[in-house]
Amino acid sequence: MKADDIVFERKDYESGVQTQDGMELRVWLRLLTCSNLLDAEVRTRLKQTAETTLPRFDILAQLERHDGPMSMGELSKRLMVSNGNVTGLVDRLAGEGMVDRTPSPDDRRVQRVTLTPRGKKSFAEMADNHKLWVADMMSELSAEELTRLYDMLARLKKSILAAEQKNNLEAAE
Amino acid sequence: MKADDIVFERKDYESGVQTQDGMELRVWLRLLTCSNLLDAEVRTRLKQTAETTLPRFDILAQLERHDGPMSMGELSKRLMVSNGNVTGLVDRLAGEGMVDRTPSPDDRRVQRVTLTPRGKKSFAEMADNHKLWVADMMSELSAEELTRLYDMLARLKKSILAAEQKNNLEAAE
DNA sequence: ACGGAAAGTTTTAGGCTTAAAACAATGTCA
DNA sequence: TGACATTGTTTTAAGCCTAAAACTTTCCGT
Repeated sequence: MKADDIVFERKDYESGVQTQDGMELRVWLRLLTCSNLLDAEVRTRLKQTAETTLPRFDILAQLERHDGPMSMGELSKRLMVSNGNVTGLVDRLAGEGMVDRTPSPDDRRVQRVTLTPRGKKSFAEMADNHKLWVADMMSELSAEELTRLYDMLARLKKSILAAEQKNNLEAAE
Repeated sequence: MKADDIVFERKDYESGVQTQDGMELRVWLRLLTCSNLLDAEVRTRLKQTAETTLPRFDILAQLERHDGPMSMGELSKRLMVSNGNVTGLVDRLAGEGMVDRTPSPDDRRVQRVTLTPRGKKSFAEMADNHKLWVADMMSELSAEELTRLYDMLARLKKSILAAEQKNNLEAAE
């Protein structure tokens, strides 16, 4: 499902496509390629410009959007990752001085996580850059093309969710 | 950049989109959502039906396609992952009896990795299923829609690669 | 033939991820 | 009030991933 005879510089899942493979498989592989290219580029630039990672950026983004402190559980739910995952990420961000984590006075089980001024400032820069990077990587597409792609992806998303739904029902029988 | 006020069952990066966000960002997030949904579903089913993981499946796929044994380095190049990564994956696959790994008689540095009969059989089943799953998740899209999506993704891929190219040149100055 | 460069692989250190177990604090109900 | 369930979090064990160091073997020029 991946590279074949040629050595590539970056992930390109399409190189292993066989002529008899169905269109669905081709679409999947091309989608995967695009997604990985974008993802890898964002990660690379985040590392180069801000010495940080995408998961940490996501935590900061969530805190920035939220008014007031968030608990570990809230972060976990909003980012849709496990609790243990959030623990580690917040540990590192706290170590870098990007966030504060203090036990809540109301309920000693919960941790109140907040952006520090430094975290706020750092995030603002990253977010601006991030928007530019993404726009840059799509700069060859016209507004009309972007819209068309957006719409097709909506169709795909709907189809995937419908298939999941269907399979979950079947599995529940 | 991710979930906002609602609790979701699965990753849906689009929920945090702001009205002032650009179209590029929206496309990126929707692409990410689709890619993650597909990816997660394939991983889940692979785990349920074959007790295995996507990276291991990828190794088997590569061995299946290749005629004769492959070295660790070849696998690493074709899958575009690090050498150390391949070491671990092949370790586990060998432990499961899916592959054989023996030092090459010609060059004692290189390891010759081959599919065992069991690995071959196991992979064939997985590959068949895999194709069905992907087709199932795209079953709501017509052939014409799939083609349109495929073409738009080609445009996007080209744009991303051009942007990378441009930035690499700038960075080299 | 010998010594250093090159090639193939593994190891190491570190980060991200999950599921499940463990722990701590709170809530509830008889 | 005292047991027990619930809730919020951390820890643990395991897999995946990378970059860089270490190791082994081979290659090559003198």
